[in-house]
Amino acid sequence: MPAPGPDLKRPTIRDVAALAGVSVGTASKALNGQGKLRAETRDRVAAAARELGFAPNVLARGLLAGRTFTVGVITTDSFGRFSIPVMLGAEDALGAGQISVFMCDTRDDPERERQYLDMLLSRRVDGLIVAGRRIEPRPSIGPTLGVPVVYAMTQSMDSDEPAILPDDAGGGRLAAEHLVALGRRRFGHITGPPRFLAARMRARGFCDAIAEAGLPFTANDVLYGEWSEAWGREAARLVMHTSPRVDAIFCGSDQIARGVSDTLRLIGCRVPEDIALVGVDNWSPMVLGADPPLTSVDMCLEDIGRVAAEHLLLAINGEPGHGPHTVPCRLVVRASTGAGGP
Amino acid sequence: MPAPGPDLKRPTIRDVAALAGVSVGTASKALNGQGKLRAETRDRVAAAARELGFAPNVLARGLLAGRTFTVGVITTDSFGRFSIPVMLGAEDALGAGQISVFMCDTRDDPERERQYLDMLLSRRVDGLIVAGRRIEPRPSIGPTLGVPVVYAMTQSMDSDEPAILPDDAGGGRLAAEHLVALGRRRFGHITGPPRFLAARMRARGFCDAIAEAGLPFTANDVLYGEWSEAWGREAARLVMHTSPRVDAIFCGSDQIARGVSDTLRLIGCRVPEDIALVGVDNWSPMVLGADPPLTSVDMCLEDIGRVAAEHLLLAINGEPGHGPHTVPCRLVVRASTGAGGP
DNA sequence: CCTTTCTAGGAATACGTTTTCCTTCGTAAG
DNA sequence: CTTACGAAGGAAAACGTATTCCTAGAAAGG
Repeated sequence: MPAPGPDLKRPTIRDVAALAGVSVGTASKALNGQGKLRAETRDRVAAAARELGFAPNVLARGLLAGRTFTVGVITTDSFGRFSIPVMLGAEDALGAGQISVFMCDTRDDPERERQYLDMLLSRRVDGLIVAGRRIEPRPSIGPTLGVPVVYAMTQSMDSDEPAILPDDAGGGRLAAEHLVALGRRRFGHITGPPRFLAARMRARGFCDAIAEAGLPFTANDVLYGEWSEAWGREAARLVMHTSPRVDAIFCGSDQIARGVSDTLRLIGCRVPEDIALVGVDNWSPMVLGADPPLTSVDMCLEDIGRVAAEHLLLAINGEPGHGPHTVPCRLVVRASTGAGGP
Repeated sequence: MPAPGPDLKRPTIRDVAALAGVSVGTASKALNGQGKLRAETRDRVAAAARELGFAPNVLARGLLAGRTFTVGVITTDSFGRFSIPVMLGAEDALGAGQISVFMCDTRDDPERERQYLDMLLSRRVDGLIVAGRRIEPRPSIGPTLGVPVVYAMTQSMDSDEPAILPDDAGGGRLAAEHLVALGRRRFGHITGPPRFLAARMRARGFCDAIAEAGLPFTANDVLYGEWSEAWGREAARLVMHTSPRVDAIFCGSDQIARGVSDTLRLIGCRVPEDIALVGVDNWSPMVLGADPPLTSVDMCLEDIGRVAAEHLLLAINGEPGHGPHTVPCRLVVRASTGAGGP
């Protein structure tokens, strides 16, 4: 067996205490501002710690405190487009509280999920965030784990567990209100498969807002398909064929919008002059790469992560949350709904 | 199924030992397959552990072993398109060795980097992976940290530290050889800014391979610009204007290729019949969303992460690596260079 | 001068494991 | 019947820190 490297032993509080000429207990108190010590002693210990480059061993501290100041984030999304911003937001909110994050990617495999869960529990994480790429309820990760759990971008079938979700209906509403305000009157909505709750919610919000404005567009007019550019291209032809006078299209994703935009240009339809286009996701490479750049509904995934982390911190401190909680979306306006129009 | 139930305290090995009627030392040996014990005793302890849902406290174990079985991954890429696959690969290779990963995103801020570094060191990680989004040498994260470090998708200015890098020149070569084999003879290369080492390396590999095939294309013919679709659109017009007989274009990224593809279609140029198109990154939403789907050079970022992790494991076991090490690319052929041609 | 009251700091304990050393017991060899 | 030996398992130390309790000495009060 190979020897364990150039063993640069990190200094312990024992070394600090020895250098400062005090006991370990005293050194600990000095470094943590506890107990009754002379200022001179405190300074001496601090100087010794600095000289040795001492950093307390978080394991030892955690062992004693019964807390590890770590949380686990379990995602089914392969660190994909949805869970990444969520994680970023969560890490942000947790890092500020000196909490570190174990990130685990289950790749949608329940066996891997169980394995990671065991691992996190034996590492004694203080809490757990379960992130997903779909908002549909999923089987609970474990009803009585002994640590608080918050779901983000997904929810537990056991509806009592706290979950932070995007406001998909609100996003659809936002798009509709924007288009109505621009003076558009004849709408289309091209979106993903109807089995996706998010697709149905966005459609509902969109329809409701248009109905409230007294304009015509019903749930029957929604075109459900795939979350792909190809579907966007195909559906655009469909729309232009069946309702040639349409002047605004709301797409369920930026990718679909991208496909729609492509087809519109090919058939000589101008964006935004003839048709205003709104996507969902505000996914930079898509919205900025498109020509013209796309107006898009931003789900504020980072906020979802941040809010989830805040709820988790509360739960860790003994104030558990309950049930689902939505985070509002935000509309980012770009040239695809810019000046100009009928 | 381990169900700790309502008793909030997780069971310790002490509880297991008591239930099995043995001492803690014996329980430990039984669970770890150490020492000399009767098979009956081993079974009894195992049964007790199962009944209580016991999972050993990794902190306590680590404290004793002087290892934490954790590593830190520090990225400057905001968990972006480049570092994600790298992390995924690293997590994969490390998870198999029962090692968990602390992921940290510095957002390119040296101050945050220092902070995360301190955090990781006080958590006593066994090693460190530093990931980036550019392969250019960066300042060393710390020459004498006391823990092994491996750079992935970036390298240290102190050239002795181990770094795992993509073979950008090889990627360019791969594209050239593919196009030459298809019978193409007049080439274009549209890529990102020349200050990017990756852009220069890919261009060099591309030029070299074409020269070796006895065909005309020199470093002077390379069009440097931005990593954007807009640049792709612009450059395509440029190429078609200055060298209208070109029959193959290699793009430095899928986004650029996407822009090129758009323009070619608009000016009535068919892909791949008139012009074969190759991108770099093999980034799904881009290559699959394009029409036709793009042939692309895959940098195998997951492999880079995996190899980095393997090197790190070796270093942790006392066999440190040295200097840079490249991982080969892979060409994924799709319709944009498919059947058909001049 | 003797007792009480602070004060500064030391000693010990606990956290949950693993590992090393030691004890006990049964059995076989002399 | 002793002695030696192997098997099975117990007791204790160790990891690094925070905390609780305790003590030595000094200051203060009588």
